Amino acid sequence: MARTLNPQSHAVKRDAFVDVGQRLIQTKGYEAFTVQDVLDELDASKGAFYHYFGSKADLLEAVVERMADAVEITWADPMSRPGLSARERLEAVFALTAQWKNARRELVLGVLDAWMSDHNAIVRDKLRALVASRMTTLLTAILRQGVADGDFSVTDPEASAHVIVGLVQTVQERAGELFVARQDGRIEKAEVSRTFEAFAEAFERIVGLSPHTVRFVDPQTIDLWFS
Amino acid sequence: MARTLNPQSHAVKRDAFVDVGQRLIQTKGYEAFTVQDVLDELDASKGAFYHYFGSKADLLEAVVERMADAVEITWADPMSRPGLSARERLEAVFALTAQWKNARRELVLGVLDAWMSDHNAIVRDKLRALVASRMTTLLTAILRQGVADGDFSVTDPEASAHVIVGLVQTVQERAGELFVARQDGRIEKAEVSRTFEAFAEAFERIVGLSPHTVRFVDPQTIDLWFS
DNA sequence: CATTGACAGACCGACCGTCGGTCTGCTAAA
DNA sequence: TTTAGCAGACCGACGGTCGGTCTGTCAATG
Repeated sequence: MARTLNPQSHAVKRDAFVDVGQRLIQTKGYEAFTVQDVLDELDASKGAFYHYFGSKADLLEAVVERMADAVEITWADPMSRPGLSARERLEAVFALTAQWKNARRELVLGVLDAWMSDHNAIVRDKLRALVASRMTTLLTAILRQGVADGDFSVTDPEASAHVIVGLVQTVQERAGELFVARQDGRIEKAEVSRTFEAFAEAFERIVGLSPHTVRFVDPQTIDLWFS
Repeated sequence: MARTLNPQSHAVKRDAFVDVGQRLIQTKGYEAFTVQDVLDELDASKGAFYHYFGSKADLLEAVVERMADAVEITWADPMSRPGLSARERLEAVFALTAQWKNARRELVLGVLDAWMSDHNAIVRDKLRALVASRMTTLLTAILRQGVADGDFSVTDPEASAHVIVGLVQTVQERAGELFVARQDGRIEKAEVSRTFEAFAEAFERIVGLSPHTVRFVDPQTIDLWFS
C-alpha cells in the first residue's frame, strides 16, 4: 500500500497559503508580493508551495474564489428566508453589503490603497467577474419573484439582472473613487449624496419602482465615510 | 550652450516605441511581452528605450492614452456639429462606436483573445478609467442639453452621466462575453438580442424616454457579429 | 571669423538583482 | 515498497541600471 492523500489535512495546509496570499494581496498587491514572501510568513519551502499550487496565478484564483464566497455568504440569509417580498430581499441584500463594510471599517481603510493600486488590477478584474456571475443568478431569482408579484416591471428578468449587477458594481467602484476624492478634499459630501441619489433614481426606473422609494446607502453610512 | 532638445524628432522617436507597444499589447498582452520584444522590432537598445520611458509601465500609460484619444476622436463630429438635438447626438455617438468596430472587424477579431486575456487586465482597467472620465464630461453636456430642451428627464445630469457611462461600459464588456459565448456555441442569437434590449430598456427609463425608442445596436450589427 | 572647449542629448550594451518556476532527493506514512 | 509531502539548490528570463561613447550646439577665445 502506498501513502494516500488525506483531503482534510491537505485542505488545511492549502488554506494556510491562501490565507497568506489574501493578506499579501490586501497589503502589497498581487503583482508586488513574491512567492518568497508567502514562504517566509509560513516558514514553508518552494517545494511545499508548488506542491499545493501550480503557479502563483493559481494562488490568486484560490484567493479570489474565497473572496467571492465571503461576498455570497453575506446574501445567504435574506435569500433563504421564506415569506419575504422581492423588495425586502433586495433591500436586505443592499443593506447587508453596506453593514459588512461599516462593521469592518478599519480593515477596509487599511486595505483600500493596496486594493486600488495597479498591482491589484487582475484581482479586481477577476473578483468582479466572479461576483457578477454569482450575483446575477441571485438577482434573476429576485426579479422573477418581483415581476410575478407585480412589484417590479421588467421585460426580461434574466437580461435585466445583468444590467442591474453592472449598475451595482459601478456604484461600488464609483464609491471608491469618491471616497478617495473626498479624502483629498477635492469634493464635498453633497456631491457624494447626489451621486448615490442618481444611482438610486436609475435603479428605481430600471426596475419600475416609484421615485424616492429606494436608497442604495443610508445617510448615516454616507456620514460615516464621507464627512 | 549645449545641444538642444528637438521636440519634433523626440516625439517621433517616442511614438515609434508607442506604436510597437500597442501592437504587442494587442497580440501578446502587456504582461506577456518584454521590453526586449520592443527593442527587437525597432532595432533599438535598452538605453534608447529607457531614454524615452522611465519604465515599461510608462510605455503602457502612453499606449492607453493614445487608445483613449482614438476613442474620443470618434465622438468629435456629433459633438461639434451645431443644431443637433441631444437625442441625435446620443444616437450618433452610439452609432459611430458600433460603426468603428464594424469597419475594423478583422482587427477586432484578431485582437480579441489577447485583449481579454489576464495579461491585459491592467490595460483594460486603465483604459476603462480614462475613457469613463472623458465620456462623462461629454455625456454631461448632452444630458444638460436634453434636459434643457425637455427631451430627457433626469434630476442631476452630471451624476446621471456617471450612471450612464457605467451602463455603456457594462454593455461593451457584456458584448465581449456574449461574443465569446456565441462562438463557443453556448448561447443563441436570441439571447444576445434580449440582452441588448434589456440594456436599451434600462437606458430609456434612466433618461426618461418612451419605451422602444432607443437601440444600442441595430439588428444588422447583431447579425454581423452573432449569427 | 574660424576654432575650440564645454556640455547636454541620444544613445549603447554589459551587467545585476529579483523572481517565478523546476528538479533532485529525502523522509515518513500507508 | 510506493507515494505524499516536503526541502532547497538551481535555472533562466526579465526589468532596470550604469559607465561610457558619439554627436550636435553654442559661447568664448585668439
